[in-house]
Amino acid sequence: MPELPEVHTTATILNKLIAGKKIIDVWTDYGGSIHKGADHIKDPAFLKNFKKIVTDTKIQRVHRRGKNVLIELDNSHTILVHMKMTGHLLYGSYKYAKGVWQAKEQDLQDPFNRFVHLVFTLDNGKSVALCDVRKFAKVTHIPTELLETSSHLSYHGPEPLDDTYTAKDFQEALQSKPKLPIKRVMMMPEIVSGIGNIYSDEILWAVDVHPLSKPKNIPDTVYKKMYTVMKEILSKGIDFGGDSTSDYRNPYGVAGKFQYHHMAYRRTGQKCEKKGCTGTIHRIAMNNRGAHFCNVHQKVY
DNA sequence: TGCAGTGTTGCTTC
DNA sequence: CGAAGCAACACTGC
Repeated sequence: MPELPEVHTTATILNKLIAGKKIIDVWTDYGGSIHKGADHIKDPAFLKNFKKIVTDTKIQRVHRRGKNVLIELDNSHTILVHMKMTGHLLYGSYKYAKGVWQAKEQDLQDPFNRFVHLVFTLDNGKSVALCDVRKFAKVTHIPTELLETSSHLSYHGPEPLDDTYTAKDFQEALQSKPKLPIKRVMMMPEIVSGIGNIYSDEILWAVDVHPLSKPKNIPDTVYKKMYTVMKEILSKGIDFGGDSTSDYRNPYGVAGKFQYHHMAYRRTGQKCEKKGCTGTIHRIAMNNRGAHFCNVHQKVY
C-alpha cells in the first residue's frame, strides 16, 4: 500500500529516469466502464482527451504531494497518479503480447506485469507502466497552475516532512478531530498528508499510544514526541525504499525493505519488541481495517 | 469451493 | 456539517 515513503521513493526514482524525456504514445485498457463523476481515465470521454493532452509532450519533472505522484509536462499540464492500494509505477521496456504488457528486461523483477493497465511510451525506447492489481488507481490530468487548488489536492493537509511543518501544526491538526480515534485522524489526508495504515500503526507503537485514544486527551508532551517520531519513521520508510508488505515495487520492480522492520503492523500474536515490555501485539478492527498495537505499553488516553 | 481479509479515498447517508 | 458506512476493485489465503 503506497503511503508517503513509497510514493516518495517512486517519484524520486522516476524523476531521475524520465525528466527530459518525451511521451510519444499512451496505451491503456482502462476506459471500459463509466466511473461515476469521473474526471479520470476510467471515463471513456476523459480518456480520449487525456491521450490527446499528454501525447507528444516533454516531462519536466516528477514529484509528489501526499500520496499522489505528479508528472509535470511542458504543456502546462500535470499528470496526477494516485496508486491507491495496489498500484505502482514501473520503468522499463515493455512489449504487448497475448493481451498483456510484458517487461523485456531481465533486471525488472516485478511479478505483477500481467496487471499493467496503462503504459506511457517514451522517446528513449523505454516505458512507464502503471501496474494495478485491483484497478483502484486514479489517473488524471490537471493544468499545472490549478494543481494545488484542484479538487484532487485542495483539501490536503500540510506535508509532514516539510521543514516548515511544526510540532504545533501537527498537534493542532490532530486535535481538530477531538473525539475520533487518533489512528483514524492520523490517516486523514486533510489532517496529515501521506500517512496510512502501516505507518500510523508504527508511529503509535513507538510513542506508546493506543490507536483508540481520543486526540483531546493526549498530553502535549506526548504530541511533541509523536511529531518527532512521525518524522523519523516516515524518513526511515524512505531510507528502506518503502514498504512491500503488499505489492509495492519501486520503478525498477524492486521491493522495499521497511516490512522487515515492523514493530506492530501485521505482527498479531507476536511478542512486543519494546525493551522490557511483556506485551503481545493485538489486532482490532477499526473502520473495516486492522489496527495493530501492543496490549501492554500502548496507553489509552 | 466460498468467503473473509486486504485498504485509500470519495461519495452517500444519517 | 461532522461522522459513519460503503463502494470502487480483484486477488490471496484459509
